Amino acid sequence: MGTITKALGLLNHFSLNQPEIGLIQFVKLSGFDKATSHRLLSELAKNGFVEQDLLTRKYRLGPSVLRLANVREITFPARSVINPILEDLVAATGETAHASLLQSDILATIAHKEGTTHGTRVHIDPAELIPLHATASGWAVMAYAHEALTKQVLASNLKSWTNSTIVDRARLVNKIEDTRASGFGRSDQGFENGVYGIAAPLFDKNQTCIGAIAIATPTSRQSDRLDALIKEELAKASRRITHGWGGIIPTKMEDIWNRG
Amino acid sequence: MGTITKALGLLNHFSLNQPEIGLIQFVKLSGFDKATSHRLLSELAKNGFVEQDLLTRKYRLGPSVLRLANVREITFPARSVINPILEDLVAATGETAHASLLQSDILATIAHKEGTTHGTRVHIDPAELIPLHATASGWAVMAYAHEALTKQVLASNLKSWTNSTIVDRARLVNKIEDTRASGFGRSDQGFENGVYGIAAPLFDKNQTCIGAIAIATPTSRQSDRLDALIKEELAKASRRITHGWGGIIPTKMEDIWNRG
DNA sequence: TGCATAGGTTCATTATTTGAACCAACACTT
DNA sequence: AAGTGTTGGTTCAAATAATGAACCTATGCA
Repeated sequence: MGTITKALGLLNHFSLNQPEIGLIQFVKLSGFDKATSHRLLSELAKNGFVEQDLLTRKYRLGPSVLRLANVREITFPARSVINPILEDLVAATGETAHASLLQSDILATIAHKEGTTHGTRVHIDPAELIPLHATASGWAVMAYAHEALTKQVLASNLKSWTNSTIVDRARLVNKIEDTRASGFGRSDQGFENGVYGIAAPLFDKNQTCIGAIAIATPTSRQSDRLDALIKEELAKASRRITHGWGGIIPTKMEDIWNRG
Repeated sequence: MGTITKALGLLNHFSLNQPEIGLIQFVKLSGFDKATSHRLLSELAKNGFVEQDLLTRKYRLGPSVLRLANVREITFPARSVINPILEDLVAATGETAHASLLQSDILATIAHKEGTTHGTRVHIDPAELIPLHATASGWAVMAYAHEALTKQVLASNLKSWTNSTIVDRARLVNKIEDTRASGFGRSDQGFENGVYGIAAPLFDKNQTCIGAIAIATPTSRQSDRLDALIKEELAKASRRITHGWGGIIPTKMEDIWNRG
């Protein structure tokens, strides 16, 4: 593993529940030596990717990520396109929605909005990286992205997140084919117990699949009527988002959605 | 220079004018060998900090910065606090406003809004890192941050950006003292010709100065009346921002502002 | 006083990074 | 169709930077 990956990997330990992390905590979380962790953090801090509270000595994400995200948003709008559409999606379905972009062989959540349905609703940690093999979004992406991606995922070791996580490679291939045929990824508690998800792919200007938009619902509310509503809204949202950032939905994709 | 700093330094070459950069361009910009640049970019890409257009092979900022900025914003709101206040600042003054946070010994712009005054107005590239010794924001920060920061800047080599950039260390110390006495940094074309800036410091919960808010105006519009208006609005904005993210304005600071 | 925990540093050993040279693809000239 | 320039990417011995056990310091607490 390269030094850069080690350093950047430390940033993935920050989350909603753990926005500030001390040196020793990093040693435990990462498995790196204390001296190594300290040097990695110091170099990240020098570049503004983390900053240290002068009193508690704990580290948190630094101003560089804000600046770079701002630059990327201005030059390649993604969050600003997605957010209003997520609002509509939540308004139409009452359920939690989230959008994620492909980063190598994993999905990064870049926007989310929790459902309005009172009582139960799915809670999302936007810091969490989403595995491709265990989620509706992942299947949607693998179904429509380049074939090499699926091969890469099949060659990796498939971590089991719940009792329902698909770890068998043949079954996973089937799931992806089902997704390709139906136009939507649909997973039942494969990543988190009590949650089922439906997802649609998002495309860029080269008609390449680069991410997914998804709705997560408590299994208790599962029904064919809700499924139909969600799929309709997701297809609509995927078109709006894809076009919103200058992407193109492949005609094959439109054919499948319109056939349904 | 460590490998991590080399890799992260590549990200600073992205800007509004240059949102996509090819391998050879990176070699020219960074001075690193082609093989080295390629390896650094590959490792950044693996972690989602850059992504590559599959057709043009050019690199751009990746989804990781969006995800991490989102996490930081949710846990430590900064941009969401600053943006509405920047709007008010521009509405009140008609001039371009921007906010920046300290990252080691440089300032990172995290939000900006261009002025509404028709005709001339200052244009800002939010990708640009702002040097402490040459800007109103830098003086405001050095005047109120820990003394070690000023020492560090004085020990570095002071690059000249325009004919008016202060490069003489004694003069710089004077400028910082003036700033501390008046409560505002005020620079005349030290960073960009034809632009003068006024800046006020921002504080965190430990009463530590962590950034600045500034207004940039064309020198052609310079006047005592406009200066007075800008200072009043900046002090107001600094209080709102500082309190907005849970920070505390030191009483010394308030005394200076109220005395003016 | 003694013990535990935390952040941080040092320096010889070890492993990764480096870069000149190389290959391949494409575009434009002659 | 051969020549030239440009770009993206790869290889492997040599050079350099990363590593980690041991150490230091400060704080909290029985």
